[in-house]
Amino acid sequence: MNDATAPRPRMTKQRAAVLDALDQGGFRSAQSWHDLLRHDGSNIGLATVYRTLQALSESGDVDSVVTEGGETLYRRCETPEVHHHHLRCRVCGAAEDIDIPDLEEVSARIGAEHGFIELEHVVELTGVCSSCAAKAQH
Amino acid sequence: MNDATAPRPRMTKQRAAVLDALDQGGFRSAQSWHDLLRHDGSNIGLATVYRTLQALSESGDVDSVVTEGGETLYRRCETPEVHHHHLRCRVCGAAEDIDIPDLEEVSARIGAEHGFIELEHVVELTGVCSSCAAKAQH
DNA sequence: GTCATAATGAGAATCATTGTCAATTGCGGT
DNA sequence: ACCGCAATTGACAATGATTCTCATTATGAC
Repeated sequence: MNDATAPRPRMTKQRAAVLDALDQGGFRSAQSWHDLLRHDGSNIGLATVYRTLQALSESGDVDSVVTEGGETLYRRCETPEVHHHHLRCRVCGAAEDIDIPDLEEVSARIGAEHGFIELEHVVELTGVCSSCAAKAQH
Repeated sequence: MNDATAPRPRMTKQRAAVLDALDQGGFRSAQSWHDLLRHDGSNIGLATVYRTLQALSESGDVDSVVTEGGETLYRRCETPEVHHHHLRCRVCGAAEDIDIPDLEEVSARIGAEHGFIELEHVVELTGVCSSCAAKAQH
């Protein structure tokens, strides 16, 4: 590895657009960010969104998680202090921010017990929200 | 939920072969298990391996984890029926079963507070294991 | 043994992601 | 402000993992 060859990213309008879109926060797939950008009037290409998100991920500016379906989700890296989780409806996709008490310290303790350092965790709660549950009553 | 519709899987030679192969232990991708089975003289199809592993995963007989590359790995579960999580090393990929006390009930409570039903959760703990941390000391 | 039907295998189809490559465009040097 | 060239882009082909399709096979109940 050579970090001496510090790659200098050019500030293209596409890169700026991605950074701007990321400000909306939340985890989204590359394809989802791409859709968002197109809706905002950009004509950015899908491959460029992938490349940009990957670059940002490697430089530590965005977090990425892999879902059970094998899809990679990206989100702008927030400050550790405001780390929180999401409760998402599997039917309509609505998501709410939630707080899981003690999770941070519990994960740190578990990691320590197994000799792991630099612990990170991804938690995704999903369910069916009340309105979707009501609609399912046929 | 309805366990009244308990589907009883047929014990085909393919299913038996997969169960037998799983006895070797360790996390492997579906394709890798398939290779293993073919090397053992089986002419089992790839789709069957996928189907069988998924069925076993749903019945709780095998664990599955998704790698950063989006590949799903399967391993026979030592403690079937008990939902648990994994602590995985980001460097070498080694995974261990862990238990996160109260997580089930905490997630159920949070879901209830938001009016969500049929709660499910995905928890992924990652870190750097002790041996990989030692190697990083150059 | 018979039979209904779940399970299988071969390959096509799908989905997310990556690679290709000619055209475009930051941006350092002038 | 202007040049020039390498980094970047976009359209689309290619890839790799997984799922689907459907004709054929074989399990398990009777």
